[in-house]
Amino acid sequence: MNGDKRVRVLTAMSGGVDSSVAALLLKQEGYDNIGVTLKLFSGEDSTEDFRGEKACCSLESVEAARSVANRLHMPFYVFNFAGDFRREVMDRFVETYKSGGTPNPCISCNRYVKLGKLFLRAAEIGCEYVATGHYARVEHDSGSGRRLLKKGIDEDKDQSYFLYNLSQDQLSHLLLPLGGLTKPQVRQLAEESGFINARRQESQDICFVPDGDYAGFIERYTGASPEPGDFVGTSGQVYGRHRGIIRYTIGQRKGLGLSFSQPMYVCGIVPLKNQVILGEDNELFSDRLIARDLNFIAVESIKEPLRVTAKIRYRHKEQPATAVQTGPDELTLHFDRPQRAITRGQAVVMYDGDTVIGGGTIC
RNA sequence: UGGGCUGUCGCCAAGCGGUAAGGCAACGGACUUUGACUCCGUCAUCCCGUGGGUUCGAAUCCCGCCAGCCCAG
Repeated sequence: MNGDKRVRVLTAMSGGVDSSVAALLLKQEGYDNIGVTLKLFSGEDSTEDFRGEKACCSLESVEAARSVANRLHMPFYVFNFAGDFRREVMDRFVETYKSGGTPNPCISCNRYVKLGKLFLRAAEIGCEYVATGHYARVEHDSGSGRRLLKKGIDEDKDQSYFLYNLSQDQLSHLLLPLGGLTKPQVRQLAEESGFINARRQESQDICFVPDGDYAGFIERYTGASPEPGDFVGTSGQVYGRHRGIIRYTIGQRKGLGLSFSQPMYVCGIVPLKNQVILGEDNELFSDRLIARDLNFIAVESIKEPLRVTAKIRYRHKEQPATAVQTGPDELTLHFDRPQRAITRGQAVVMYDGDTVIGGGTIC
């Protein structure tokens, strides 16, 4: 084949099953496929124990990715994005927690680093496309002329939620080879290809906090211990002391260290008073939220109230709602039914069926 | 130190003579490219404040003691 004429694509390979199969499929389609693993953080930035294979850029993961690339006869590189990751993901993560919110670092990572930064780098080395192993699809809508982001065929693995920040330009240079496949199919392809990671377990936890102790991470990262404060009831009564605002999120039940006759949940976090408000489950429901830092994909903007379905966190069934633009970069979402634990800092993503309309950060 | 009440797993709490419910918390697991939620499992095998007694048999009945609370003072 004439390598010079083939379309060149840069595939982000984490070392996991999904991105490995994504690379395989593109290779089979005849692309000039280059593999890259992003080094997102160094050992000292993460929890001390860094040998866990769960970490997305542990040494083991890099070697897994390299192994697959070699097997596919692809050039393979490691890009060091640690600086960007620290600034765009870790710093935001810490700041959001300190201000009483609950961040979604995977959203930031996709937006600023895994895709944002990677698109720039891809262009620099002559790649027309960037590819990832996300379970989502990109389509061109001839009617509106817009690029659409759609859910993956495998409803159970759909990851479009994490990608709502993509721009039209980025979408036109993005390949998502797994969008039309199911996870079992992907695993089987990996098996058939003899990939060493075919049976690797699903990634989980925050990649830079492999042990799950994110509060401990924040302490080490900032060098400061969180200030204890009061647990307060919804009527103002003091229930006890909490171990620092960063350890709690709306809707949380476990880890309060207090016992009541009924299960109690975090209903609010007041950073100014350093208080954590506790209440019962039925006090967690609200039918309305405000989102800012918006990005729209299927539409240019929302001019009229728009009927949508929306999910306020990953892994939750989207709910019918009406979206109204209430500011230059602000929209209000009215849900048909009250939703549980709408949480500041999390992302809300709106859909029209399988199509992502857009999303924003919950305030 | 007159009277009354109470003492069961870290917390709350069933049990009222037949050989220790349940909830909360905690811990473990499942689920999961975020945090949560949810689900499943474990959690008083000599001692049910303590020492005696009655009974075939008591946390459950009786007596003493200890501790706490309340009302009297």
